[in-house]
Amino acid sequence: MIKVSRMADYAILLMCKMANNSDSIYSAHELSIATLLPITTISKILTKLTKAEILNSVRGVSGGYKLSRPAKDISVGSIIDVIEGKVALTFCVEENNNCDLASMCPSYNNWHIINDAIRSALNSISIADMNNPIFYTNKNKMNPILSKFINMEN
Amino acid sequence: MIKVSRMADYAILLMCKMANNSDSIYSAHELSIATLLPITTISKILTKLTKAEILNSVRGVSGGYKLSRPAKDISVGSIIDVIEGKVALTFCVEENNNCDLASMCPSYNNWHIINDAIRSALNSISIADMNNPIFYTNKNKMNPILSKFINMEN
DNA sequence: TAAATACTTGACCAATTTAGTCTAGAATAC
DNA sequence: GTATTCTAGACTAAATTGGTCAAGTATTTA
Repeated sequence: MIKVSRMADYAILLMCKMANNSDSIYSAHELSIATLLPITTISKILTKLTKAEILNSVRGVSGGYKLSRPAKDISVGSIIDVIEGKVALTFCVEENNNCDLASMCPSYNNWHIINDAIRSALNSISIADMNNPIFYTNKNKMNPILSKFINMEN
Repeated sequence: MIKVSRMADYAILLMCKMANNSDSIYSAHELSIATLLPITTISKILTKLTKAEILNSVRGVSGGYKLSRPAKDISVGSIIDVIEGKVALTFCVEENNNCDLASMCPSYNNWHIINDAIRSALNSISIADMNNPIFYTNKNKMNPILSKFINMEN
């Protein structure tokens, strides 16, 4: 099954939560209460996002985390990249892989195309979009890349 | 990591192999030699594809499998669907799921959009395409849905 | 400066998933 | 009727994943 890991799903949920008020600082404890996720799990996720400079952290009393930049400039794809590595649908498109068959495999380049398309879709959606149901209901405001896909469908 | 299972990857490889000569019949044994995959693993995959009517099977001496329709009419997406179920990036887009939070989740519809885009990308590519490196090197012959993505990237 | 708060790090474990094996059975050709 | 080939399901070993636990570091406040 093609899916994002539960950790990445949590990460996006937490980021959406924090995007609600991007000026305030959220402690792991606070987010744990809001989302019902274990605080240790949350900590791991937020530490990773901090290292990737998507979040800023503040230690000590009344510390916590906050977005390092506006929610509209943080893509769903970038969060997934941080939590579970770059999207790689097949072994042959993983970074630093050395598939012996690449040179004679007729599908090699095609897998790269498909993979890039999916990465592109995920990178085209921001946390601000994810927080906003209008993204869906109002086609005029829909992400232009995705709307092409949707139109092709019908 | 977002990826297809090894089984689905094998399935597509096997289908590509069989698409090379879509009139001839391929036994599991024969395909095992060609791909170096264990015959039992291959059998499981091909049995599933047969049940889904993507392949036809013939029992007995000189039996085997063959494509049930032209390779250009069999999409990569349909093979993945058969082997690992419909693409569902998150729990909330799985079929028959009942996420309690759906009605108040701001991301619910957005996950559906993203998911549909990925399904659409996978459905737009046929086994015939995958067998054909020109798909990549000649932009004029590139799948129209995917080429839009690629152009947006640059 | 002591105590409370909160982030950081890494070792560890239990549950699940996955890939693959093994065994037995059913259909077909010769 | 025997060899070949597909069908089916139970079983197992390995890998992955999610989550726990424990010890440490940084900061604020009284």
